[in-house]
Amino acid sequence: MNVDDTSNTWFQLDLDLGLALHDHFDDHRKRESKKKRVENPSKCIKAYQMLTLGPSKEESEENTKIQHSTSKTESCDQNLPTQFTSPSIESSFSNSTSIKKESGEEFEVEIEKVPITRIGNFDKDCNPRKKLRLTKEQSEVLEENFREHSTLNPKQKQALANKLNLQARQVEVWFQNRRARTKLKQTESDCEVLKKCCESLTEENKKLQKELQELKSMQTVAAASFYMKIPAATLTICPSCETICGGNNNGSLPSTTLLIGSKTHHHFHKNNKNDDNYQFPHSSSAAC
DNA sequence: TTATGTCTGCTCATTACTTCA
DNA sequence: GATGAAGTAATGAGCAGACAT
Repeated sequence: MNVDDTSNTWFQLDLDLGLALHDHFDDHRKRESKKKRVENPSKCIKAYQMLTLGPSKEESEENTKIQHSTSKTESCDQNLPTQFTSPSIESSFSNSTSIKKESGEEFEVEIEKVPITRIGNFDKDCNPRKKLRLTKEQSEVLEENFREHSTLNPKQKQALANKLNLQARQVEVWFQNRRARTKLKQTESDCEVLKKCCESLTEENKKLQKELQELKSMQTVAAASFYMKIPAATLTICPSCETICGGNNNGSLPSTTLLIGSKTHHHFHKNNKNDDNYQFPHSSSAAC
């Protein structure tokens, strides 16, 4: 089988899949996959998933032994989109026995025989996909790019994909996931800060409450000692605020002022119950 | 100018798989 | 070897902006 035959095989595979290998994974993906699902649900979903995936580590290691072992594989690469030249994709296909065979004829025939659901990451029981694991080098380059800019324009995406032998879609997904992880970490860190802030405010609130309590008790003591000098008969309890009210009621002193907390509490004592011009500070007419 | 449909790229929630303790 | 947790690649739904008609 020559190079042209191989490319035809791939081309046919592409047509057989009924998918646009370049576009399908990128921006058309949702609409296309929806259309495909409607047209041919099981086939398209499985084909879509298969084509985005690579092998597990074990599979990679195992398949490394046979990668590039034939010129046929290399000739395929020349006719494939960049992403299909990646080791992962290669090894996905090398899961099939056909790749292991030296004969070009066998290669071609076997490839065409491989059921779509078995290419790559679906086993004979049509078990779900396997997941590609990016290499350390790929991750480092992606991280490096992410540090420079957390989003990519299409050109950057494609360039990076080419550089890393990945599909543009994979680069896009990596950036999406990376942004999500960054945001999650930021949220967690914000949450931690808020938590500490809340704790310190609670602590401060406790202190202030305690201080207030102390001030109140001090005030009561001070007031009591003050009223000790006043004949007990002149002391009353304000029914409204329930504090001790003192002073004479002969009108010479307009009121007694008590400090409660930081507020000034004025007690105006009515000189004459018949004095209608007098305004009670408290709503209760019985006040002081 | 406005209304409508399509494309594109994003976020978000979730699933599925891998790795590690 | 089995198992659960954590990490992460991948998927699908939905949204919004740009653009064409």
